[in-house]
Amino acid sequence: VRVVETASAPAGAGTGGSPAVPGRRPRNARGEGGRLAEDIVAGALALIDRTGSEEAVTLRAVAREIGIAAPSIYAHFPDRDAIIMAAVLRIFGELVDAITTGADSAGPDPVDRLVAGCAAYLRFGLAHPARYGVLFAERRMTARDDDPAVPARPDRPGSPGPEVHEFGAEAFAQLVQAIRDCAEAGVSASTDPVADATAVWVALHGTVTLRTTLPGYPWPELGRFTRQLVVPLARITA
Amino acid sequence: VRVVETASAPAGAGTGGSPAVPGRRPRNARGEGGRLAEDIVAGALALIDRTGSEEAVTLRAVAREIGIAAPSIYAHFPDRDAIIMAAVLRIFGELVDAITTGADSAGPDPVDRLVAGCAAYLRFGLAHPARYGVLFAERRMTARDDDPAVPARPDRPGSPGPEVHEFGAEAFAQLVQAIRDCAEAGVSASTDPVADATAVWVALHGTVTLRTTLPGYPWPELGRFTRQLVVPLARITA
DNA sequence: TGTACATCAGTGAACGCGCGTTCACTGATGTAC
DNA sequence: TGTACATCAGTGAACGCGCGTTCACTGATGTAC
Repeated sequence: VRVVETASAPAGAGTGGSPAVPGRRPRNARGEGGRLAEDIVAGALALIDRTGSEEAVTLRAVAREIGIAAPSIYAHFPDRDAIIMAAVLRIFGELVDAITTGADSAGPDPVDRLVAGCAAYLRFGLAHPARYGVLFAERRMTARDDDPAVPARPDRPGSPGPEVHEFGAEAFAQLVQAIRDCAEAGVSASTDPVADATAVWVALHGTVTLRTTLPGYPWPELGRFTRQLVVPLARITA
Repeated sequence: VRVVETASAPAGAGTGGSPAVPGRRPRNARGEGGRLAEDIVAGALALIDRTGSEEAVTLRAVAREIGIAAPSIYAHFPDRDAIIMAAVLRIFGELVDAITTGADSAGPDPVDRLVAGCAAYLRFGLAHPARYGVLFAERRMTARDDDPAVPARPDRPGSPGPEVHEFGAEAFAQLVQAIRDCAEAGVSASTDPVADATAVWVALHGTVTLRTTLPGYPWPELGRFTRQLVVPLARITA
């Protein structure tokens, strides 16, 4: 199969507005140029989902995906990393929502809420392994700056932006609070909810990443496994 | 800094044998051509360590690294993936050795041995984050084969080779046995060492990957954290 | 009501790069006769 | 003891590719006068 440079069948082609050339996205009306920014992020997410890694999110691939010319991206994002960051923020929002929804779907019992939130975390990670992987992909490693084998990053340091930390902190704070609620209700022996939340978090993160990497391993049923991790690590006593 | 195609200062240049052209590796004696294969893997590992990801392991980068011409690699490895696989096997061997050495450095007490083995696992992962990351990097995701955005893999399926599974199984079996030893000594309430070993493993894996990804987080001291994870998950009672 | 103009939302061609891979080759070293 | 030859251990140039990025541009749409 030969892959041609121009998009052959972008998502959403044909819906709304009879594009002059098939496969080309109709241009936005004046003043609505910002919509393309959303489409670019959506295209990046689609590529991440389909290919399983953020490597595939190249400017040209995104442009093909949504039916525009590659240089059109520069009007909305300064470079590839900015697209990835926008995608990461969107995914973090989805994860936080999933956890909140999961916890709220449980009753008032604090242990149920804690376990439900953790189960929601795992379900999100396992349902969207590629998106989850991008969240915690090392943005660029701790390498010596003078190493010619490491392409220089002109402005951005190795760490994710502050917004990402905010989102991560929000999700983590939910977990800490859930453990604290258990302790205050007398059903957890935790005396250091932050430390115990850290332990729970690494276990959840390890579960998502290992299950994704080794799908052939005979993993136990998710609900049971969630309890197996969370109950002891959160020092649940009841 | 301009990067020129020819190697400028490969590791090991100048040691042993006055190469005609500086930066060029002296050729192996007849019958010892296999030594280049080892050098290629060593070069790949050096690139992984320096750059933090296996992405940097391109045929040309490896060739530059060890001072040979890129096509020379084909005499020893059919393609890039074969080099990565050889590196993965080597790293797995190092990890298994580290765990064994760690456990053996503890006394005869089964809990001490279990914790020491787990601590050795964490120490290895944190001391060599890039190598550890390559071990568990998704070799290529579960993506639809007909997706043009996913480059086709002609022969190899998405999963790692059988040798990798063997090594992983060996390391995992060590962990299962350590928990079983604790149970038989009456210091663990585990009735399903495999399930509990799985729980411990995901926690260890999550610790290595999260600590690597988020080095700025105030992680607790390693020894204490190891016990915090392993003792409850392995159902240690004593 | 015209019309010149500014702005918006992009396009298409081209550049230089590193990449995997191929091809024909080179030069040293061992071996058969 | 020679010498022709096979083999080994590579090299150097070239290909086509996708990539990020630049440049000058196009054509529709709103706005000032």
